[in-house]
Amino acid sequence: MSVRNAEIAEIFDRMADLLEIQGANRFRVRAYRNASLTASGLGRSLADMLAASEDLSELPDIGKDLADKIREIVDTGRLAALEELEKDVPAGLVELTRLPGLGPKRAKRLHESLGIHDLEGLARAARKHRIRELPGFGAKTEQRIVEALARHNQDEGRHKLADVEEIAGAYVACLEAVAGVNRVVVAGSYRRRQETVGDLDILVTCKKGAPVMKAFAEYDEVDEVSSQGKTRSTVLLRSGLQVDLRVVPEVSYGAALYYFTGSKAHNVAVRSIAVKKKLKINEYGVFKGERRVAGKTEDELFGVVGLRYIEPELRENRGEIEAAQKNRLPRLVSMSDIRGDLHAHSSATDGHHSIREMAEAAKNRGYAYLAITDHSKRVTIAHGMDEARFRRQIDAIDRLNASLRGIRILKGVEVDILNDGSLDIRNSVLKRLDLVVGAIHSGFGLSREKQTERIMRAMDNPYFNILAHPTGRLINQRPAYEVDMERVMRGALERGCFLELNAQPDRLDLNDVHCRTAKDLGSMVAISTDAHSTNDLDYMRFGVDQGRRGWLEPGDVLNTRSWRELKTLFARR
DNA sequence: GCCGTTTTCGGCCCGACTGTTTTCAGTCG
Repeated sequence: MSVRNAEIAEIFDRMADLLEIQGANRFRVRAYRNASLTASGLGRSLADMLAASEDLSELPDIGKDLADKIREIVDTGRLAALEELEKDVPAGLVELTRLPGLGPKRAKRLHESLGIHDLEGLARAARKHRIRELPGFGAKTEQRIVEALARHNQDEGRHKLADVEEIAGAYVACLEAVAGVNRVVVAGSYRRRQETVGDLDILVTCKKGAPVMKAFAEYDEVDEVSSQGKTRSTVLLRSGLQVDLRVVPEVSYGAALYYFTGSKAHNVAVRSIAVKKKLKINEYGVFKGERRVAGKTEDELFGVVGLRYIEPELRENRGEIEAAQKNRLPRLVSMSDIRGDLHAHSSATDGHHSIREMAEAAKNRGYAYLAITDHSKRVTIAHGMDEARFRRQIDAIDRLNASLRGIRILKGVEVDILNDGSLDIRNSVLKRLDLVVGAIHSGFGLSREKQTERIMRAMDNPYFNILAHPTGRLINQRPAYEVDMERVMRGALERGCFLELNAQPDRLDLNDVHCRTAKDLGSMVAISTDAHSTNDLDYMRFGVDQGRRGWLEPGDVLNTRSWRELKTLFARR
């Protein structure tokens, strides 16, 4: 049973949490956090790297000590240092620091002065008004803790990007209508197009901040104003989403946009490059002593620290800064590169529109082809089709293609991968299709080994082309099933198969790190919408965004190719 | 705990807001 990177990342994060409460050197705490990010953002399995005798201390932010600790975790599944720390610091204190307004220092003081070691104890102490008596605390702090505790239970966590888009659009429109406002732009993880957004960061440029602040706090959807200052305010919306507003003068636009786009790890790394050049970067600009040397645009800012412009989707401190220094940044795929969609459904199974309607919609989006990949019989709930129905659909699409201009319908299937790895439709029918998309819709609970084998067996079928939504996860709803993704990718590469990046906003499966791994291995990815209606075809941009986060270039994406090229790629030898 | 085109030791990003304070610590992003 090999330890996954995510588990190692979690252990390091936990080390950081506990060390912070203990009052350890903050740079030591940061070292653990950075190492956690390295582990979770790494495309390859640390356990595999160790098995191959690779030197982990060559990885960024991993030195000798942490390399040894990774080895310990991989060998034993535990970390003695963490267990020692857990003896000193009650686990519940970490929960306390998750409450807004409570950090490590206050959690520690609550523990030492009042013996509080979890949320329940905190609630009891607050009810008895014992918190306000502590030095550094007061009645207001106590009240905020009570409110935070009440809210904590209904905390929804991170919000899906597509959901946040609707909220953001309306809020931005409201702020744009305020007199004197120049620009309103959403920064943060939203601009980096992360699959989920924790809170929304809105940046405004204007001369006078007060009217914007007022409009921001009085917006219809605001449930509570958490803080309000001259240049910065925070509110909580009824939807549970926190929104931060920052107002800066126009001359600081680029620096502020850069700063509030993050990520934090990226910003910190670039700032330290600036420090070495005797420059200071803050949200108002880049400064040499008192003199502003850049800041009106992001381009300017990157220029003075000696970097090429880095696209927001790449700003995660996962090698983009080194690439920018060496002028080796990828030319990221964009919507204009996309020439078709390789996974869509029609009303023949669980789609809402006819094949012709879907084809017309694809043509309207400028595509050259659209694959109709309806479900196979196993998926009864979606009216999956048997061999006879597929034969009839193949003939129907041939006739449609003869009458349509400017769009080609590809004959496909989303065939179920059965538990033993066989496919739900006979080869005699698969061979007549333009492409075969295979997917897992059941048997999510198999062991990692069995699930991986199952997919490998499926890909052994000579007609298999693309593995749809390869991990089966649904964001905020269902975790990925256990599978050795690196092995699946290598297996696909050896067999001439491909993996899908499913663009549905609640799937986005492959994730960004998987895409990066696929690219590094030399495996092309299909960005597909899995559309069940004509409107769903517009999900493509979410897939493209995710692919960009995974460093994908047009050459890495299957559906930037013409059908003629794809035909060659799909004909496995 | 990491890291090195100043360095193997001594650095490690920067500012706004709040509440409890009489000048600042804690928290957050």
